[in-house]
Amino acid sequence: MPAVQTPTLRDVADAAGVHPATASRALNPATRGLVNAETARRVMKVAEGLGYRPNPMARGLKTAKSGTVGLVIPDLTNPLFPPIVRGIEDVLEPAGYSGLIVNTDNDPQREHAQIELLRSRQVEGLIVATALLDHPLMAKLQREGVPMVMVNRRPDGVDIPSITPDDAAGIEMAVDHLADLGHRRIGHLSGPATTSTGVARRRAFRNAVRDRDLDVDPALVVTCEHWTEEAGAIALRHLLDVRPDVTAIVAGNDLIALGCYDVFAERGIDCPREMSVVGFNDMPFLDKLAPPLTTLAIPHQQIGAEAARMLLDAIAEPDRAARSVLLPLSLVVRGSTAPPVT
Amino acid sequence: MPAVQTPTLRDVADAAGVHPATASRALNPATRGLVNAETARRVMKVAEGLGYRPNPMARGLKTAKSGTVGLVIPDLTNPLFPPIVRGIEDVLEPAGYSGLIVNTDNDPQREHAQIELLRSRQVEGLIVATALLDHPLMAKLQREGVPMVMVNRRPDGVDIPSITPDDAAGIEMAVDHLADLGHRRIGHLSGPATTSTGVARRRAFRNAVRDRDLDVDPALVVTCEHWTEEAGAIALRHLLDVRPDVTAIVAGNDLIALGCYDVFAERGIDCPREMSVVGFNDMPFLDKLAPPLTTLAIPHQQIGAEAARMLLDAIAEPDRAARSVLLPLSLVVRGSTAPPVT
DNA sequence: GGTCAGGCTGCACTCGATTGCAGTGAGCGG
DNA sequence: CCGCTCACTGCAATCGAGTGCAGCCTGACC
Repeated sequence: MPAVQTPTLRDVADAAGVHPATASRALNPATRGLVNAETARRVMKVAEGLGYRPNPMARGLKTAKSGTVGLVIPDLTNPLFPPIVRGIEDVLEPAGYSGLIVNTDNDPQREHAQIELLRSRQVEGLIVATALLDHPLMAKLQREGVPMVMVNRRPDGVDIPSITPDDAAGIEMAVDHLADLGHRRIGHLSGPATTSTGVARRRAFRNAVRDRDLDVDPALVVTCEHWTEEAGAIALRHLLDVRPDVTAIVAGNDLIALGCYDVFAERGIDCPREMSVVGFNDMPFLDKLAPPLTTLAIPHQQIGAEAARMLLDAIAEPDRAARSVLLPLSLVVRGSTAPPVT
Repeated sequence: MPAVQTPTLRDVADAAGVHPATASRALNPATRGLVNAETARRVMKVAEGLGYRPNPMARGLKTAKSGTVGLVIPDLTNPLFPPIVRGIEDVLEPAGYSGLIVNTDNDPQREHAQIELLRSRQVEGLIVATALLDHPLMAKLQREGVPMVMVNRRPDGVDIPSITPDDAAGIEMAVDHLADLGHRRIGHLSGPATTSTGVARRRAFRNAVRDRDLDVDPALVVTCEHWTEEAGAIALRHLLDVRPDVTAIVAGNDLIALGCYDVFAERGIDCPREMSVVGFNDMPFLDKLAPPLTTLAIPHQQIGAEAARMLLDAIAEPDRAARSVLLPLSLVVRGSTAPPVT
């Protein structure tokens, strides 16, 4: 408990010799026009002098607005999310909002509980970065009119605005790059079939190899159980067993690509001489790997910022149509890709 | 705005046929003894049935408790912090608290503003991970009775509880490891002199080399301007200019060590054959570097969890004496350290 | 049967800010 | 000189929950 009681609106009013109601109006830019300009100035000066800060709870109680939004992410520890969160906060803060972060660990049970927790904290909207493909909870929240924006993953069917990287374009860039280097037998280690990104990237890969007349053997596409190094390693081992002649890999994301590195070490495969790899996400410090990983850079901070802006819009005008945005990404060519040995 | 108005205490009371006051008492475990057990049960059942959630704002308004604590960190994007935050949240959540994260970017101005923002949001306490050595603001908050815990950095002079890794012990482990390998001329690229960690680690390094009768030339210790790769690279270039005979480096943290890798590449130095490096922090994916970085692993999540526990204690009993905790860390030996060429 | 104690419950006010409505006074036109 | 308008300000209720106090009712005891 602070030694000095923080001043209340009543204190300001008393000190300025006006009624609390007048002080309230003077301090709120929206209602300031209702009070005499001179009075308003005086009140504001007094408030400044006393270091007055409106109590957000009292205000929220009356206005039914909390000035907070919920950020639902699988796990903050995943290096993917901090930049997104940062981008979100950077937009939220100047708007007078704060973000409440919860981690779901991709557990639907936990996700449900966490979202309940956020709602009980009266968040005004949700930015959701978890996204299993099938998502009845999202649909329900949507129906209840909770403003929502999804980032990074795109829900199927449900009409929720989302900000996602343009996965298809990214995969095309990766395939183009490898094809240009001369690769013909390119494998894809796709993300879990339960995630929208996993599915979207796999589809994009299939289209890309078809369009470029490369090897379209379905065996070249292996689905990982999870977005992890371990799952990536397992998938690659499987792929190598079936198609040992593959010369390049498009990994579903960077972690899966890292799993490939483990298999390379394990089997004595020389990357990039014998095998090229492209990752997806451009996690930090990939340039320090051996070899530095070629990958697709996603503008994470921009994604977060854009999502926050959209959510604020949705909160302000709940009835506006849902709009979704695809953000362009860029291929960062490093040392893990090279022409195939001929 | 949810289509279905969330039920209020009054709704529960009406549905249960009691006065709101009674309902309030029945729902609050602390006052439940005041109401008839049967009535209490009925009220609770009705509340459950309606899906009643107390409005935290109304409650907070009355009780002057927000159920939130502020997390002040320099930059969430720094891989050091997400695990700490995660550890904090994991403790806070079951206790019914939530964390409000702000990023200061190590800018005192911004830090001040952000802390003001947190206070205006009525946080009940602060977990502070920024820490320039000289910190009048902390002292002021301390005097005002704001419950506070510092993580990772330790304030000088001010009597604030803190949770920090045992930097001195860590540095000793690093120096021991290098000395055991046979190194005699070990350099230290220390963190900024304005940070408590920078200073503590440098002091520990000086003591360690002295105690082990290694080369104590002050020129072997170079201070970096920032905790960054660039600053690390600059410092190493400087060190190599002055003492080209150095065979091992203890870096102030992993980023500084990464800066060393850049210089190695630039000057064609073979690590670890010609030069060993030890980092500090064990950031993610260091094992994927070339060579994998030997470093000191800090139990970040534990630090966060411990800090959160301490803060909750401090909130519950504001008058308890400040207590500080040093957490042990462990040396992770990887490929960046080897015996010197003789 | 009367009295008193004690267990429950309800009343009413409070937290701090917002806001519809009423009232005051000045200024102006008729 | 009267009345009306308009700008401004004050009053009081409100948001939802918590809590001191008073009162009721029941049961026990004399």
